Amino acid sequence: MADALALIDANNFYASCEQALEPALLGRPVVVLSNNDGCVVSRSSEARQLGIGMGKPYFQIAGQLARHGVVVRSSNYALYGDMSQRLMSSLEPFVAELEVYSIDEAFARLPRPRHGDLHRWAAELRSRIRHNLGLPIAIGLAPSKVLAKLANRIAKGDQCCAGVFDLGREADPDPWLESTPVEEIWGVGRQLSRWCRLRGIANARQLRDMASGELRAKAGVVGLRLQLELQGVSCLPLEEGPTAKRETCVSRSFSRVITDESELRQAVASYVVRAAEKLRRQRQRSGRLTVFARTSPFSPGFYSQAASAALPLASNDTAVLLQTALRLVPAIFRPHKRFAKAGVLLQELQPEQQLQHHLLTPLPAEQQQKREALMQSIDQLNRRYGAGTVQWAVCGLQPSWMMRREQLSRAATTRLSDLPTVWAR
DNA sequence: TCTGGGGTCCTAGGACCC
DNA sequence: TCTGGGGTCCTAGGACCC
Repeated sequence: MADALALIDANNFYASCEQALEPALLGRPVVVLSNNDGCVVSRSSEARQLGIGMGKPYFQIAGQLARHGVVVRSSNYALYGDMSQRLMSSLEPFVAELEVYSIDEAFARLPRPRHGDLHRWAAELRSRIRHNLGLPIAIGLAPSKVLAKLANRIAKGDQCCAGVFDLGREADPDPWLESTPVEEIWGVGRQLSRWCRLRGIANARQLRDMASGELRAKAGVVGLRLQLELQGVSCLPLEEGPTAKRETCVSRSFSRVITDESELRQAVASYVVRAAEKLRRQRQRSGRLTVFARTSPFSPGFYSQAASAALPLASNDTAVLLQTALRLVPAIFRPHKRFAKAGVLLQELQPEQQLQHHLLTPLPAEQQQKREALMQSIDQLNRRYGAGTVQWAVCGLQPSWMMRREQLSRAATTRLSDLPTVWAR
């Protein structure tokens, strides 16, 4: 029998992590906020039932949350990242191939047993993850990725499914496809769903059966692949192992507006430092660097500007990248503009070991090695003693525009001093 | 007053060439 | 003054994802 594709994900991942860490929150409405405590990015099912919308700005609903006694947390990426790694490594022994798709979900390939039924496998996996990590997961099974996503959605929504739904075992999948609104299909965004609705295509079954020529004219080969996947023809491959990134970006909104060029320089410098660390961890160098800044899109007179420069020699040396980036700052800064966000993009990434040396001015090998050793030492110190142990002076000390995280939970799984205490009697 | 961050893929169209 | 056809490469921006 053919293999099955599974989409396995954690329910309300960030909120569930907070509950796993602090069991007293179980059964209570919990929301997690984005950076700067900006918007709601995760809700426990209790919070969802109260009608708290996803993506809602916190300042607009703070009163409503307080009235309902909702527990509010700032996002704690150290915690979620670590829980994610534990989740993924727990899945591995259960499947033949695993593609980690995002922080809280993975596609997997597994052989179907002779009798075809995977419910026992799924039930065991769910109880193992619940027991070891305290996380609830849902599992969708189907012959293609798009259908596995769709099955996963049914597994979560339908009370009868107990977190597992196998579309591959349904004699007639059509009613399930018909109950899936076109907007809910993975790969259908705002534009495409509006176009579909205008043509009377309201659900997944209708999209699957529509004239493919028409779809191709609108959505190109992406649309055709989507349609084939809905027909159960797998054309999106499972991608194992992290594929090399093509670009890396670090950007943040400020906790308050910036109007001063020196502060914008500090912000850009801090993001470059972070981006360079990422690059070294990925064992890559960058050949082009872009810096950008913008005012708030919610205020009149929106302004957004980017500037980019090629590096003479691809690099992941923080000092080299800082020099290039800071030279670009005057090109994006404008006096009297109220900057709300800035960022840096590292592009034209290439593997570290394939360094193309400059023909005319090669850096002496000895000097090159010294620089690399320096970067390594800085990274090690910051990993061991915590981020910011070794800093770059251009970033400023304790700048006041830095992220706001007023309701942060502890780094209970990644920092010794934050370990939870258990009292035994 | 306060509205997230980090990615990928694809296409259209301009620049340039013979 | 007339000014085709076909190709490549690059970039910006759209669309989508979690």
